[in-house]
Amino acid sequence: MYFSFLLNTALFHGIRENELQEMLPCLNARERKYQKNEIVLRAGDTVSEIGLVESGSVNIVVNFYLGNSHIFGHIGKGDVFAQNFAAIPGRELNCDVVAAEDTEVLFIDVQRLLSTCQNNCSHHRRLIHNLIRISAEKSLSLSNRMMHTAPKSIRDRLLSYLSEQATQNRSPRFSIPFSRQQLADYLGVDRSALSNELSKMQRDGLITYRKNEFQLNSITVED
Amino acid sequence: MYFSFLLNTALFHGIRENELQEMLPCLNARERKYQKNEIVLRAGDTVSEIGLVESGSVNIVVNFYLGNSHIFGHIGKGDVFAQNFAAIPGRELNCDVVAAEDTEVLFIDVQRLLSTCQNNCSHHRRLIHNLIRISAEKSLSLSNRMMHTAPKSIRDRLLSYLSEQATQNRSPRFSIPFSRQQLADYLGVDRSALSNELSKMQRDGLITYRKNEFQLNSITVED
DNA sequence: TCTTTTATGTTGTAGCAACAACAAAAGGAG
DNA sequence: CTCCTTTTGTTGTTGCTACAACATAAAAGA
Repeated sequence: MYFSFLLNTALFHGIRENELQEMLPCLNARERKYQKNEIVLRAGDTVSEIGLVESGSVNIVVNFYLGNSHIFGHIGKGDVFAQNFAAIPGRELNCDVVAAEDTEVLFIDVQRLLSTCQNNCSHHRRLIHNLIRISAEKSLSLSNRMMHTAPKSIRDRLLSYLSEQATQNRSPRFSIPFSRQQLADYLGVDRSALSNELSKMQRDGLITYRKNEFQLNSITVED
Repeated sequence: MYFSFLLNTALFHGIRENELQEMLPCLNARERKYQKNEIVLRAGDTVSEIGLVESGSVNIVVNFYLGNSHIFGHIGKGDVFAQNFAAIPGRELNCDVVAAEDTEVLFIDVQRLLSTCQNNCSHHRRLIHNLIRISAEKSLSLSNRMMHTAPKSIRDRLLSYLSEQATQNRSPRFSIPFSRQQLADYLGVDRSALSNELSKMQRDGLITYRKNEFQLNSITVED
């Protein structure tokens, strides 16, 4: 186990090293290694542990009716997965979790995490706080993406996304953390069609952009 | 306050009446009435309380760049809202919450809810459990909807949704809880186009349906 | 019962997005 | 610097969807 690494994850944020050492056994924490493409969790499984990626990364893969599958999410180092399923005893996963590369996962028993231990320890409370915050943030980024994919046209999706970025940056000028392909995937549209639409929008004077630097023009972003 | 009603909500599930009575002041619970169309929470606000709808209902409304707005969600009696924002201190709402009808809301301080009180009471733990479970369930239904709206064609969205229903019911025959219009909204497509596609799919032998009773045909739903 | 309203199905059209195929630009490696 | 790879932009074409307008069916009210 990489104590110093764990201390910097969102889940263990604010915990001290000596606390962590006594917590891990109390949480029934166990570690497991997976090779690339190995299945970590399978659709239909029920889980009682959340997974924390210690090294490598995993993909969330949904399987469609006809053998088709689709990478629905990517969980990187330090991030957690399966927390929603673990929080609902008996709930079956509707997707696979697959190691995207050689990966080490730390599994933590949720019931242990949620039950404050005998000595009502403050770091336990901290852990619960952290988990709730992580869940809330994940949930909000899901909502955000849903908002941006709700419009039917590429232009409206882009405007929805770019407006949000402007609002977050409190400025009509900002840079985005996505490549064109990633942005297209995020908005659920074709990459070339996206590039095309960006060009048109610039021609129409709506936006100005160069690489990943964007500026919203005619639209006033009030605070 | 309607104690007997509150005891049956997901948030207070498993709490006893006498416990509830002593908890509410401890949670800084406050009640407020809203008239239809009155704004409960405004985009840009930060909140430290979650809202529980005691009567009536509220809409989650997102505002687009050009005065356009869109009802993004509906929170009915007994359900909670704003829990994700309340869980992240300082996080600004990106949507309005508007009373869809005359509505009473109970606001509950999240920090109070998360901090176990002096007398490490078991019902407090229960409350935290409940909140986490509610959040997890909301998050999962969001994910589900995202999965169903990911395919580009109406047919594939329908197949994604109907397969999930079949899996959930552990049977290729099931009934759905949506009207055509609601299903179209849920899948983010036009209602008439949806009806049309359903007809075609029945003609193609993929499904059989009558009103809200559906049956998946050629696709074997293994368990 | 008949009437009115609401829900659902049908059809045609116009527009937009996916797709494919390619061009151009930008990095990276040697 | 040159070659190679990756990223981004451009341009048709095809097909699907939104939209409108209407038909039919079901439900609700009088």
